[in-house]
Amino acid sequence: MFESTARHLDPLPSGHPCQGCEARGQAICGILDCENLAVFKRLGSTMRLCAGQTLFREGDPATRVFTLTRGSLKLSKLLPDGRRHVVGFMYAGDFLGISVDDEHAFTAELIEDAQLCCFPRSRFDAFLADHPLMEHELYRMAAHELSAAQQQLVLLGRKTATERLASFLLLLAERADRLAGEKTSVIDFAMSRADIADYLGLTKETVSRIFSAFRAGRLIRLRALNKVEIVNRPALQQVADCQG
Amino acid sequence: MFESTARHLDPLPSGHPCQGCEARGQAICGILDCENLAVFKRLGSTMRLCAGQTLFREGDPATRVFTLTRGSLKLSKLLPDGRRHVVGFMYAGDFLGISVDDEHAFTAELIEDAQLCCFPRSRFDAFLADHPLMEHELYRMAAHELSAAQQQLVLLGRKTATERLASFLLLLAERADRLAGEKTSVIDFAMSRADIADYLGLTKETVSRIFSAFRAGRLIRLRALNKVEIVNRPALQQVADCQG
DNA sequence: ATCCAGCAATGAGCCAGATCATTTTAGCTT
DNA sequence: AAGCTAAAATGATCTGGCTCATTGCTGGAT
Repeated sequence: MFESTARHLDPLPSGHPCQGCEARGQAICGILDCENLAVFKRLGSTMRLCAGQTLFREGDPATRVFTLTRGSLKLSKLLPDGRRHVVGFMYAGDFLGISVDDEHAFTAELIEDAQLCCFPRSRFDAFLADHPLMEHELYRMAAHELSAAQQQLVLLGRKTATERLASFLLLLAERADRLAGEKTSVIDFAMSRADIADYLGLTKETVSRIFSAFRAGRLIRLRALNKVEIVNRPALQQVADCQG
Repeated sequence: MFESTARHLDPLPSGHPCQGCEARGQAICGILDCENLAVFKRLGSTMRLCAGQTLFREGDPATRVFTLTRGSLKLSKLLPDGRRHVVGFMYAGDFLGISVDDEHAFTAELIEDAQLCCFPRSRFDAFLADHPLMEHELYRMAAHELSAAQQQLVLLGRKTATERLASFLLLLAERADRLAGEKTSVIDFAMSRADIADYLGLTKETVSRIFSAFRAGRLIRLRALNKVEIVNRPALQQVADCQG
């Protein structure tokens, strides 16, 4: 039922710069053996940021790439008249820097306190050139994101508001499943209703109303504002898949 | 003003299997020298298909990858209740097979008579493993497509019908520019109003109405049903960029 | 030239989701 | 525990784009 995310991780000797990193299993650097990993890690530095801070803005020169090792952030694009669209969320283990452009195509803002590994782009690219395995992994990741983006195109192009929110909740649930290694029913998230709306092409009012409708229909329960228990997952799945 | 698409192309000796291919300048195989190109080309075969034919369907095992060398096709996804979304169009030089999945995520249907180079996936992957330069090129392409998809997310999530169609026409115009090597004003396309609608998250009626509105506003002229002359490009650009 | 079939254009009415306004709640701080 | 603030929920109304129906084209076959 679940894709195995467990892959072979070279055990790290004590004193290794990546010791204690919980994101390695998910991140691109996870494919490196401990020696190469140490070399890689030393190309860059670690940084911590707080919820609400901006990592970079749309249009900024893209001089660095990042691996998020803790926390989460949102990627958004702004239209000249103020309309905003969230193109994605990132979580621990995600890589930020799949691009051939020298300007950032979106703004990255923290939605939780976070920790990142940060690499000068030039050094990162040079490392890639010497490590085809890593470039391959990056390609896999890009292909995966492209496929996810295409599903999101269908969601935005053809699904109703209700279907969109159901799809979104299930996406979060699947992520939680993957992390837990088993079916879960409680999902915790850091983004606001407005962020969700901007991700789903809706307004925050509509998102609120549909949360309420799902609650009324006993599909979910709100444990807290940002903590949803999925009560009837099959039904939610039916809605998301446009079969309800 | 224009990105140079001209890149160094190793000249081909007569008798080379890729002699006469007009797509090489755009395609991933364009980075190969003539010797490697010949090896590569012999991994696969050439096929011709007619407008309307289906290359593969969503869910089919993805056993082959393709380079489109002539013509154009559309990629679409179908919801269980019949709603359809076109996730993209492909033209000569485009590569079809950026994926790590073993099933096709969408249906590919020809919208013009076309010619393709077609490679068994296993052989293609093996070739990639031996040619990091080609894998790098594929990564670049994936990154580029991802960025295009993200722009499309904004279009579908936040733009009005009018802005969507303006953006679409300009996308076609930019493509025509790139091919011609200069600013052009007449664009030819093979897709129907319904295909455009399914690409932009609209109905064909709305697409028709907006074509008419653009005509009435002297932004475009219809040379034929599928041949548009862009009369006032700056104005169209303003609409597309949400400044009008 | 004329017929025909399928696409495109247009028209009338409707509705899902937006907008604008208000109330409620959760999570703080003191 | 009371008070405060920002977020969320709810309500009332409006509207852009959809739906359904009709008419108009156009390009290929006879």
